Amino acid sequence: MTHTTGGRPGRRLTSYELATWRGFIETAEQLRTVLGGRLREDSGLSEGDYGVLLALSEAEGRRMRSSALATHIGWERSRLSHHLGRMERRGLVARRECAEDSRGAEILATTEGMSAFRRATVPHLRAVRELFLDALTPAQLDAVAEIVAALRDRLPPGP
Amino acid sequence: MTHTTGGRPGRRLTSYELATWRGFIETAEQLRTVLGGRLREDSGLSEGDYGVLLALSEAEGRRMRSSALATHIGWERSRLSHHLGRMERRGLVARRECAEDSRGAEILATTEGMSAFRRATVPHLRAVRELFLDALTPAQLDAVAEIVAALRDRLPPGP
DNA sequence: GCCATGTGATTGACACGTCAATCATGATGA
DNA sequence: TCATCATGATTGACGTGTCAATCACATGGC
Repeated sequence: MTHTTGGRPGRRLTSYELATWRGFIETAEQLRTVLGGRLREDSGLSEGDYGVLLALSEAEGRRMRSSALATHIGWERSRLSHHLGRMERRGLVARRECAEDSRGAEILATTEGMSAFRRATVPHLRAVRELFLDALTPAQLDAVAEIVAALRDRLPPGP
Repeated sequence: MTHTTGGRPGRRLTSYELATWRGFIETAEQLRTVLGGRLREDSGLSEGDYGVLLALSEAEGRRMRSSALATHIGWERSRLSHHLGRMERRGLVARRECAEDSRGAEILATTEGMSAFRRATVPHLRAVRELFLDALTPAQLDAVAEIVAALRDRLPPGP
């Protein structure tokens, strides 16, 4: 069942290797797109919105320092800042000055933001089950976990 | 080694399932980002540019109908149109009117475009080997191929 | 106290992607 | 022929993401 001819470090890629790579990256991208579309239909939230609101919903008092939020969801700060601007315009989050450090900002989810998040979460998790978990056998799911761990080891540390 | 408790259709996601899902989607995203950054450094091309030039480089006479190109690389037409506009401005491709159908456009890679593509290709494939293929055992690579096939079966057909 | 330096966060410019609308041309049928 | 509809492609508006620059405030050394 193994199509590779063993380790081939530094060699030209076989078409099998190339196709597997492309398949991996394209399938992940398509999954993101489809899930994102459903999320949008169900709740009007984007994947980014969902991630931000998820983090805030799990935080003490539904509020978090902007930098902590960025670290928590693994985003660059400028990305978060732009995104929060858009979410604020839509009334999903609010910014407050930070008491301890006047440079800082506290982000908090609005009632409307939490409501949209709750509306999103069940269908979103259902879609993850349907398109990802249900497509895989338990052994394949374990394989995904292993593979992800192996790939992460080679990846340079995040921002 | 199996962490799931067997098929759990319709149930709430376990934290293992959720973490595996998140790991999958985030790792793929990070791989794209890192590969994209290297590509940019090595050649000044984005991943999109690379895909377009790859398709053109393999086409008869380095030219292709816009719609054929879109289908070939799996992009929506408007996306391709915008992207070609940016590439044309940078001198990487050129648009010509199509002889057989005056509605159509022929896209062709310029000398400069092909030169950038050649500059990009070796380091790009090397990076794919380094960050993806070399990180996985042959059995894991086969597992990726299987998993990708299983996921694709559940995915709605493309644009 | 004051300045240099670091840190939290925002901004502007620009590339990328999607959606809906548009436009021109080809094909079809009364 | 001409009205209609389909098709190839582009456009505009807008959300998203990155990079480099900026701004305000904190902090530590003198």
